[in-house]
Amino acid sequence: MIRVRFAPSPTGFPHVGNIRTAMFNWLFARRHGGKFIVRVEDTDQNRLVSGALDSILEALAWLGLQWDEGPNVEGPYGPYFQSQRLRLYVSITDQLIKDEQAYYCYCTPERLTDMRKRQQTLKQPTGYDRHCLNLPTSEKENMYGASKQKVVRFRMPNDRSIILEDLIRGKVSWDSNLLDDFVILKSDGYPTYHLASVVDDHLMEITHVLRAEEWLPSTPKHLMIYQALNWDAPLFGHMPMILGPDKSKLSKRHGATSALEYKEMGYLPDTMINFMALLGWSLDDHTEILTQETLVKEFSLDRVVKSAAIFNKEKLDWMNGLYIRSMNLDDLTVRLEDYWKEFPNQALSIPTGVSRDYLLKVVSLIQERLKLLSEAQELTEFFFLDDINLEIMELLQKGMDVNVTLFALNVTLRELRAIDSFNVQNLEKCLLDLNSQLELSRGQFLGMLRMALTGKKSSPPLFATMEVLGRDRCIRRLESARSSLS
RNA sequence: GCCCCCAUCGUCUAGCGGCCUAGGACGUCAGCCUUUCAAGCUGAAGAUCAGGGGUUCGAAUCCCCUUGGGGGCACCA
Repeated sequence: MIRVRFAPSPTGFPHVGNIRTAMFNWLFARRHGGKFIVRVEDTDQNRLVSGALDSILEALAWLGLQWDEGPNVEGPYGPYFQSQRLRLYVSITDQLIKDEQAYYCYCTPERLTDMRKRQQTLKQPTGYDRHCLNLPTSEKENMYGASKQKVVRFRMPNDRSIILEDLIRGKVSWDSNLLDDFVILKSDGYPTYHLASVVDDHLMEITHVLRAEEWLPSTPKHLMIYQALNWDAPLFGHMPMILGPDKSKLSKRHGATSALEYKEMGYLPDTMINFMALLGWSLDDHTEILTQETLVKEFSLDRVVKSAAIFNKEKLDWMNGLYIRSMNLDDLTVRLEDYWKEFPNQALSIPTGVSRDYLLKVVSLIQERLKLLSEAQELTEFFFLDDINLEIMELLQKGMDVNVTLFALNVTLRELRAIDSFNVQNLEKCLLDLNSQLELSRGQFLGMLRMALTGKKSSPPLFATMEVLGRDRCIRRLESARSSLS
């Protein structure tokens, strides 16, 4: 049984890089009928951010990445919060100390900084100098008795070649002499990531650790802990990173980095899944559009690339437009309504009394023009407003003065009042006839009407727009345009 | 400074020794369609496969070096 985990630390928002890693884990689990576990790595009490865990879980839920064990989903390997597993880490640390594979260290932070500074200036590799390992026994007992602040360090064996067969990168190796005695248990009694993740991955019977490349350098430490404990290590795969346009680690200064910001901007979950999957993975040389089901069926680690990828927002936008266009009208309308409910600041205020039928018609007119759900507001406002804001200068088309415009408005009004059924076909016939009689180009005449009716230079096709707006509203707007001219 | 990883069009990528005078997608540009904006369709430009050495009958593909980029070196994860 394959068991993978996503191990977020509740210290911040759900970064898209982390969420993509979660998704790859999820895909891998689903692909092989395994379990996807969420484990909360809350061992840094100083950096806990309230609400962070909720938004991480919300991001997963938004994308449909359900977990089989974890917060709110009890399982046989819990608890799934590291802060509730302290006893485990302490007892394993004791065991390591007894076996002389770990030891107490009483060094002050000041001493450690000085040491590092000295190593830097001497151009030496930085790392702990084993000061406390080499303390005479009597002094150790003194220190211990004095109950000084202490941490526990892992005793890194010398002269070992540490080899990893990475699932994505192949063979990677390190020399243990270059690794120092790192801290495994902090002075507040909490474990560091290195200890906690190893202990939990083992106890939770994780089979594959798929994590970001930034973890690669600490993997030899983890491997050595497994060895010291005589445990089999899981398999590791280090995913390529996601970079900003300047090729540095994607961060806030590159714009949106939280998955939930993308939700608010109006991207669809399907888009995000599809797009993130293509950042570092591909099915073949031509398939770009992949549903979640296809991904689950086709995902494989050997098609994950090694090199980091730059987050290409233009392609994301294109893809979101594609997904929006592929939806059926009812689904899209419901999506928009839900979206507006959740993000009122992106919503247009739809007056009460607007019928569902009217809304559907409006949405059908903008569907293929929509890239983001958030754009709907700007695109459809004029359908719901009583009065539009009209720039008089914009009303006058190239080559049309006030008089010509007024005349055109007047005859149009006359025609519109007379038209028997106010629908696209009739409007088109009637207004195009009128257009040719007026000796104005289509661009001039229809451009003027578009401006008078919508207040915009561009809009959905004019006749369809007019049908939806309805005769009364059209007439009122043309009259209002007329009076603003005279 | 030390360690590790990576390297194909601007970007995401295909390629796993001969199908490559390097394929697809986004973006860009041009044309068509057209009442505007989109969408759609057609086409174009765009990569001496980072550079240099090998190995081989043959290298984008294997090896080495150089260069460049990234990541890591905490009582953070």
